[in-house]
Amino acid sequence: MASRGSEPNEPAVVVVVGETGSGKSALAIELARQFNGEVVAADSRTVYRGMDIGTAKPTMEDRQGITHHGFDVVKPGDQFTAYDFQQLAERTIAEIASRNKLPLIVGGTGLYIDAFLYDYIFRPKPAASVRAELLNLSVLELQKRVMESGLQLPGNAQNPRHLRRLLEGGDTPMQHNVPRSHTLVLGLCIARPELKQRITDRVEAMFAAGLIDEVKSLLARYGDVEALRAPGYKAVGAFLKGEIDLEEAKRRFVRDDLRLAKRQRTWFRRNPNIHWLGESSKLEQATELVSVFLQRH
RNA sequence: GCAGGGAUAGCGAAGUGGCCAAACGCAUGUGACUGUAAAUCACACGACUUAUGUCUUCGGGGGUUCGAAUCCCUCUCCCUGCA
Repeated sequence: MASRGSEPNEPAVVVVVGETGSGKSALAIELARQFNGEVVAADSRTVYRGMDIGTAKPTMEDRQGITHHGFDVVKPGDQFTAYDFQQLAERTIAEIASRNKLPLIVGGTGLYIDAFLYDYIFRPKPAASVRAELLNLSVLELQKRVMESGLQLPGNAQNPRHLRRLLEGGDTPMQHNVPRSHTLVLGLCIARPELKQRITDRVEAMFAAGLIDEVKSLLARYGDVEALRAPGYKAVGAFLKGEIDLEEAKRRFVRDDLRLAKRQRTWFRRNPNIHWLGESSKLEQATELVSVFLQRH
């Protein structure tokens, strides 16, 4: 197990977090250019191959020659978890640092970020057969199992995922509030009306870039998999099935992205270790913060 | 013009004398979340609020009643059949 915090030779890492559409990727690329860095995406959807347009994965042109990690790691339908991300991040950061470059972790998947930042200790992975069995139980049955096992119902006793996890792993995990040392965490947040505008424009651009074809081929190839349960993919899927028209699909995409942004905001807001960038000249603020940070590490 | 149906909170839609500040769905808001997390789930949602608290609502106005979103009269608007 990787020890943290007290490790003297841990590489310095810059982390950029924020809600979808807040401009994380662009900021990270710019910082990577200025500080000789490489980007590690902490994003539960861009890990999938072929999910490009709908996840707003930066194109080769967008990347401006900056090396990106964490994209296209598995194919839709494969399982990729927070634990997998944690391992990948750890390994990749060491590699980047060994090349004397600055690792920049960028993403909106709060669980991934925290797994890295707070060195989450995950419970032992259960056998596949156990997981498969639990998958078929209703919430009521899951609750019954939990109580029969002498466990306490979780705060969200109606959430099948939390119930399953409890049954798979046993005790509640330990809390970690001490972040990894040598780490600077930058947060991006924009006013809601502006975010709505940006997301609306982005959705429009995605359709123009061929989102429908992308979804069509992904569905044909992988079927209705978990990975495709994301705002744009779900909406376009419904459109392709003829359930809704194009306008409705766009509307839902925007709506679900905004809801996602809200959840991301809620997640990150409780993190006291984030340096939130103010309204204007975000790049300048970020540059300044990173410069100071690097001088000390 | 005659006959009939309808107007309910942001929208849709229940409710046909007291248990109604008013079901339910959508939209929205807030939050939880250590192994699929762009997921999953909880709560709030007339106003004021600490409230099992007060106040103002069910198109407008006027009645009946101890009590009305619910009954009666009337006005306004909408839909349908006949003219």
